Amino acid sequence: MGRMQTMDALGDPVRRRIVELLAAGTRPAGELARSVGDAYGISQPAASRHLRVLREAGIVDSEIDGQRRLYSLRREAMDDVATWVENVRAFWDQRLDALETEIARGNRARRDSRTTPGA
Amino acid sequence: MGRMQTMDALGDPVRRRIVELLAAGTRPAGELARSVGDAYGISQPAASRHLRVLREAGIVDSEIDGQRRLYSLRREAMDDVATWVENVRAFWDQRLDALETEIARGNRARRDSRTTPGA
DNA sequence: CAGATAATTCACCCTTGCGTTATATAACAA
DNA sequence: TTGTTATATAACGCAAGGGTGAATTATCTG
Repeated sequence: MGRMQTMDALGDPVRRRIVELLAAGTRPAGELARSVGDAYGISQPAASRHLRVLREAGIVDSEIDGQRRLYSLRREAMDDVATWVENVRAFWDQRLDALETEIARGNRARRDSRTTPGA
Repeated sequence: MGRMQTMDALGDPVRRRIVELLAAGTRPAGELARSVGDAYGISQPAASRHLRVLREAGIVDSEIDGQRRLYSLRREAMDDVATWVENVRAFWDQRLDALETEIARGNRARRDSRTTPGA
């Protein structure tokens, strides 16, 4: 079901926070590091490492801009997650539908057996 | 942004597989353990541990049925993930919209400065 | 060139997470 | 009761992940 190193990488609150920040637009690494640094009490190198993981998972892109790195969200990454969830949901709903028809069938059967001079 | 121990727990391929299996309907622990055991080469206790994590994250429910445990997917868990993704996407799209109007504004300004006897 | 700034990488520590085997608990079957 | 099946828990080892400070690379500034 899809390319899921995406969800592997998103199984970390710091990285999810970075994604949330990037949802608002492209940001330099330093700003991201400060944000999550403040929020989670981690150092700048730690944040940089998280950025690397996100990069390698194809969740973000980075672009050089002078002496800084601009990070941006890759839309497709979010699509991956959405697709996975939608598939799970679809299966689940289909199961529920099947259950309903099953129940309906059961009701019909029960009704019939009552109406029919069987018992 | 929401209750996200959900995504923490889903940052593991075995657990995602279990969720996928449960999407098709309620299943006893043993069957799940066999499935992911075969697929990932892990033991029954290992699978049981994964089920525990999913349970504690509120992703699955378990119900006793004689000597077995029936596991089922909690729909709301999938909603959590979907909501998170949708929020990120919404922010992102909104940013794109803003960018577009910005570009439009820029074009207008450029056009005007050409038309206007300014330079 | 000599700083200063931005970011990454390195070397290392330490905790957490996942795996294993062995054991416990509980329900069913004989 | 004894045995078997289903599942969970315990105890423990090991690898991975995430954190840190120090060092490296690269760009900008005076």
